[in-house]
Amino acid sequence: MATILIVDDEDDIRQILAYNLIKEGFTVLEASRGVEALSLCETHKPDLILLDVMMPGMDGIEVCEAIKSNPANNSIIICFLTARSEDYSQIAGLDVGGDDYVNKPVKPKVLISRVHALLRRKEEAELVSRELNDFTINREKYIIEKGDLEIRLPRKEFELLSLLASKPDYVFKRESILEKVWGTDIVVGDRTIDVHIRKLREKLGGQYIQTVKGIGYKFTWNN
Amino acid sequence: MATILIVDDEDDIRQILAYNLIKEGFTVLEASRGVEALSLCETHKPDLILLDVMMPGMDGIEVCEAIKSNPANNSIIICFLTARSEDYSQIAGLDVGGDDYVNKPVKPKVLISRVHALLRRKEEAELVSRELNDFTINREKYIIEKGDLEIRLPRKEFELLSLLASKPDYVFKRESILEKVWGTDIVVGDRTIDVHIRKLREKLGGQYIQTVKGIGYKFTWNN
DNA sequence: TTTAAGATTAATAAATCATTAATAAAAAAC
DNA sequence: GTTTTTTATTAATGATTTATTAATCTTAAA
Repeated sequence: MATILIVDDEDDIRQILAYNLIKEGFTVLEASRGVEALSLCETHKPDLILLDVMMPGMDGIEVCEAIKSNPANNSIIICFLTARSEDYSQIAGLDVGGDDYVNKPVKPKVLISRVHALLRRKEEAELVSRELNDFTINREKYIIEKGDLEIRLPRKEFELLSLLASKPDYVFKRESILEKVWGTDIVVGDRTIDVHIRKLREKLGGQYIQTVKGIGYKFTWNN
Repeated sequence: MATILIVDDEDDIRQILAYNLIKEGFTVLEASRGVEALSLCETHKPDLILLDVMMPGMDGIEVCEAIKSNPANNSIIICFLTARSEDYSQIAGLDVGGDDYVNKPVKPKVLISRVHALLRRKEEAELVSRELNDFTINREKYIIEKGDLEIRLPRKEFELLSLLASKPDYVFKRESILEKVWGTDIVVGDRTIDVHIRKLREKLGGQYIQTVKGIGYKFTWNN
């Protein structure tokens, strides 16, 4: 079962969270300070951190940055805890490498399901990258590695595939694709997308890219 | 604009809350008793309930449980009003399906912003996916998830189902359906709706969509 | 400057979706 | 119980969206 680190300066909040997570079968670590969190993080490698944003001393955002600065901690999920009164602007935390946030006070049920969802997402992501039959997208080399094969894609095709594959199963609207791959100022016809999609399908084989008529396209690993 | 139900046994508190919410443009309902609240809830389907915890007769917690026991009320937000910030009542309230709480006396500005935040959060969540009893409408993936099954729907069918499911048990008039799914300017015959309804029933199975003759259709789980 | 790969478009084909029309069934009204 | 109104159903038609192909335009490299 997963290990979860709770970081909050308020004892009772930590206790409530810990109680519910332990009841659910998780292993729980607790820290009341940022520095404490950092050291626990290095020694215990938790799977997920529930991280309060407003704390005396090092705040949550800083802790997150510190953790994420070590590439070894890349796979640790960070979920911010924010007080409801705080504005959404506070959630710059997600820009800093956080994966999600929940508002305090949080219902136990919500917390549990959120934690499960995050861990599941992590698991899926790891599964996908490990899958041998499928391919990996190498953003640095601009190529697709499929088994021993290296498929070299032209820039637009590569970017299109990158976009779609960045959120598997998520449907990208045509406008959104145009905006993100071509940019807002450049105007190209709708057929342009189709043609690139076609070429990708040709090169990748299989049913990776699915069309959702009237909306756009999505990338999927299934099938 | 949203409808808000205020439940409190003290007349003056209800009045103050109502005054401020009405000034803000909300539609306001009032109840001084738990049972009264329950019946108003069934008849008017408010978007949000401000629910006093300490009331003679049925207390807030019980009212909340009663309301949430009907899955059709799943999407109603419940915000508890507590006399003091007593920890136990806070946790108990949220455990029971409440979404938030405010301490009395509450400043109008705080109340208003809290209400807006809660409604916004609800809206955002619903924009992405709506979880119903045994299936989820996932707007990101543009699919209906029913157990392990994924049902793909054409656009109009998807929008129609989304609309109906947005207010379970609420009867949508045919004109209203036309307006919201097809738009005001587009004119289609009445049979068009029937055909789409038929296709949805075919694909969903069960008795999810019921016709209310002479009026329109509603989405429901019962039966 | 030439050339080739890539990007875009245009035109047509194919597929899917939406709508209608006609008839049947059901419910409500008389 | 018959008539009228409303909804269901089905199949056919119409419209829209996407796929495909080939041709043209760009761009960057040789």
